[in-house]
Amino acid sequence: MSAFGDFVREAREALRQTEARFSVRQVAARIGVQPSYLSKVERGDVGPPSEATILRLAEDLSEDPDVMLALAGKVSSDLLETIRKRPRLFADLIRELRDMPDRAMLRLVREVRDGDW
Amino acid sequence: MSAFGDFVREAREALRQTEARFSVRQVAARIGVQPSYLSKVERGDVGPPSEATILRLAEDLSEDPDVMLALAGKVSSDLLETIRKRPRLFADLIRELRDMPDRAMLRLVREVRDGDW
DNA sequence: TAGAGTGTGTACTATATAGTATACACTTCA
DNA sequence: TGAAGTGTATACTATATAGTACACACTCTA
Repeated sequence: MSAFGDFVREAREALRQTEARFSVRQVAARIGVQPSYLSKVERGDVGPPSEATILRLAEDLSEDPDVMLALAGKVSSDLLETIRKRPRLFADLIRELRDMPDRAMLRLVREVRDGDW
Repeated sequence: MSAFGDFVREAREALRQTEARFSVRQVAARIGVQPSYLSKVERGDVGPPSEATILRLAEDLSEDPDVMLALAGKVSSDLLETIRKRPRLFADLIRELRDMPDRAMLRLVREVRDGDW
């Protein structure tokens, strides 16, 4: 039971219902890996791919890259870089937000985006 | 020129001025690594240690663990876990805050901590 | 002046990561 | 009925990570 593998398989199979180009082989060819490897990834036979491969896969399947990275146990490297530039501020903020309900976070995100911060 | 190594060396040497227990050998013994390894880390001869080792080192040198992890190109795994639980919300928020000046972020952190979010 | 403590050079290693390459059995369809 | 396409099993690999183990030369100091 691999959360990432299951997600990929379901997303791909769903697309495959209407478009033949979403076979294991064709997706693998487009994202630049061997079909046997993608097959193993989907069945959780091996760990999730690298960030770069996940991003190509997300693009091909029209899925959210941050969500797919999260399912793979990773966090986008551009976010990591942002955090690393101001570690204390971001560490404090993220720990503060850890137990905050979704709706409050959503409000915060909107306020930051719209407000005159 | 290793940012992490230089930081460790300077912090340790500073402490060593007044306390003999901050030699390479004694610090290495306390944090559970070989002295030759700590020496190489300080001179940037090898990459930075693992998160667990960095945390023990930060503790021993009384330095901020998040800052030391950042210098090592890492982000604390507890923050990663928090982000991975709500990838879209945190990804949006962090990207929104990327170019925000320090003082604004500081204000935001305080407001989140004190306010009725 | 011997012994304890100092930093460091050299050689090696176990485990994880992120895959490749090839071959196989099965299905579809022209 | 044979060619093309499908998913998958098996075996292998290159590179990075995160160190260990040991020996060496130097410096204090009792």
